[in-house]
Formats: sequence, structure tokens, C-alpha cells
Amino acid sequence: METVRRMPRAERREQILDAATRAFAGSGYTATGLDDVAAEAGVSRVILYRHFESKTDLYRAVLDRACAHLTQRVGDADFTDQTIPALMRAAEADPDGFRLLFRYAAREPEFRDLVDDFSRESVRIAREHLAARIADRQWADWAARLVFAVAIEGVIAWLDAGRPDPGTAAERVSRAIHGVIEAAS
Amino acid sequence: METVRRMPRAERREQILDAATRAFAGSGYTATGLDDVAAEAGVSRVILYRHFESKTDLYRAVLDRACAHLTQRVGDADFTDQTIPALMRAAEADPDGFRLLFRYAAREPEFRDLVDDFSRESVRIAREHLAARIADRQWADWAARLVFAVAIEGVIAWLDAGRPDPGTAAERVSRAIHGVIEAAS
DNA sequence: CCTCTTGTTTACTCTCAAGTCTACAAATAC
DNA sequence: GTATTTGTAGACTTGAGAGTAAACAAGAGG
Repeated sequence: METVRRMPRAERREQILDAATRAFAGSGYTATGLDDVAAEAGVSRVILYRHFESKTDLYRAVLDRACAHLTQRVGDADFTDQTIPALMRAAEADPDGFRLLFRYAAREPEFRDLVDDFSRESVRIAREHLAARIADRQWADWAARLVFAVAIEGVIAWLDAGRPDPGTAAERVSRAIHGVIEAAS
Repeated sequence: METVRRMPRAERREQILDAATRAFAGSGYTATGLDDVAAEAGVSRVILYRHFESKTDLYRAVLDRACAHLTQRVGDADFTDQTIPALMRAAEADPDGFRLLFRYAAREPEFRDLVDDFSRESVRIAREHLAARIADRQWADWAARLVFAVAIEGVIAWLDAGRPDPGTAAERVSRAIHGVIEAAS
């Protein structure tokens, strides 16, 4: 008979967001019921509604927080040699959030907009950098999209492969990106 | 007052599959209602049930066909220098099916299995090829996943960028893959 | 001309998960 | 010790979309 642990409002909210991130990252938005989230949080379903208006509200909060974590660590200003390591650290600190953003939310029409801001901006920056090396607009566009995809997929593949040494990983992702740029020039 | 075009059963079935591929590729499985599919096919909703048992049955048929198109053109035997061009042709012949498989179905827990056969096998082949160059198991695994991702994302980026010359595209995707392999060695 | 098949329309049931309401229990703060 | 807040339990409403049923229309082939 375990005594139920009570939490102050703000703490519980965070804990629910953690649980929801895990739950949604497991099966995506639609396939995850609020019962699943509640179970994951170790709390009854009604409690969710004392913190969030609705399921979509909860999901947006989850994505918002993940996105905030991300931009806080990576920044959205420019691409430097600190960008990839920063991306790596962000993914390491919140792997479920990272996967959720780029493997799920990016494909969900209703929520794409959140992560799209980040993606579009990243691709734009990449395109600017590439404009100097690649004359043709269409091919510069292609390269920019692919560079972004490689950065993200490189990080996720690293998570999936069991997270071997992050330093080496950052180095290799950077070199992979360089390889793509070479290929496009 | 347009007269409704009638079709023999087999032809209508194919036409529905075409329409469904387009519809699902637009918004994903759950967000696409059978009404949407029916509208896209220019047919009433009831007709769908004369050809398919259920929504999931229809979706599986769509994915099956897309997968069949793909393996028919690409083959699932080994990786050669014809693989990327073949992948490209497959995507060109059925861009919606291609996007549907790799951007949506690959993330839908209920249907992942279909495209997973293809993906897993591809990654396995890549891993075998890389084993010679990369000693460490984890890193070989990482590289194999990334190589596959680059192939797919490279093709999709090419579709998104407006499909400039396919020959050049195949060449550049191949070189991008090489770049990734170099980076991982 | 008759029949079979492909089609439409409309209205219906069913189911599942979101979201609500009520009543009650117990930890904590003052 | 009492008020407040955080929690539970469970029954309930609702809505959307899947799936069904029935009656009717009209082209195609013999």
C-alpha cells in the first residue's frame, strides 16, 4: 500500500510533462491516450485536466518545452563549429524530447508549425552558407535541406546506436556534413 | 450534370489506391478520413467498402503497393552502383508513395512493420559493407543507419527541391553517401 | 428487354477516447 | 484542529469518424 506522493503544483506540472514526453515519444500523438500519459505519470487521469486544458494543450506544452530546451542550448542565430556539439548535448539531455520533435511532431500536420520554425530557420542559414559554394539555386536548396537532415539524423542515429563517445560523435557528424557539402559542390 | 464514369472493378480498385496514396500522403493516416479519400477518388464513401474491408485494410493495401513498386525497382538483394539511381526512379515514378512510406508509415507504430522490413534489410546490408572499413561495432552501426537515412533523405530533398536533373541527383546522393562513409572511418 | 454490376444517397448504429461531474480521502500548512 | 490543496474513484456525456443497411439509378453486355 504505497502512500501517494503529493507535489506542489509547479513540480507536478513538470513531472507530468516529463511523463508525457516519454509516453508520446513511444507511440506518437494519436496513438497515445491520456490514460497512457496518466499511467506513465503515476497519477489519475483527472489530474491532467487540472494542469492542462486539453490533450492538444498538453502536447503543445510538451513540444514547446522540448523546443525551448533545444534553442536554449543550440541557439538559433548562426551555424558555428559549436552548433553540432551543442545539438548533441541537447539530444543527450533530453533524448525523448529530441526524438519527439524530429521523428513525430515534424510529421504531424497539426503540430508541425512548432518545430518547423526551427527547421526552416536552420535550412535558411544552411542555404546562405552554401550560396557561396553552390551557384545553382535548386541545388543549393537541395544541399541545405540534406545538410539539415544529416545533422538531425546523425544525432538520432547516434542515440539509436547506444550513444558512444559524444565528442567523437560530434566530430563525425560534422565531417559527414562536410562530406555532403563536398558532394553537392 | 456530369455523368459518373463507371469502371471495371480492378481498375476502380487501382484508382482508389492512387487517390488514397495522395490523400494519406497529404495528412497521414489518422488525420485523413475516409470521406477525404472518397472525395479524392471522386467516389462515394460506400464504394470504398466494396473494395476494402476497413480503413486499416485500405491503408495496408496502399503501403503494400508502394512497397512492392519500390522493391520491384530497387530490389532488396545487395547494394550496387545501380541502387541509388533505381531508388531515384522509384521515387520519381511514385513520389507520394515514397513520401508516404518513409515520412509517415515509418513513424506509425501500427504500420511500421511493412516499411521496416525494407529499412532493416537495407541497414543490414550497409552494415556488412561497412564492417570492412569500420572496426568498432557501435560506430559501424551508427554509420549504417546514417547511410540509409542519407539515401532516403537525399531523395526526398531532391523531390522537395523541385526534382532537378535525376542523373545529377543520383550522382550527388552517391557522393554524399561516400562522404558519410569517409566521415565514419 | 433483362439482368448484372457499378454507382449514389441518406440515414442509421457502434465504438472509442476526450472531456466532465460528483463525492470522498488524506497530506500539509498555519 | 481546521482549512486548503492535492489527490483518488468511477460514473457520466459527447463527438467524431468508422462501419452498415436499404432503396434507388443507370450504363453494359447478352
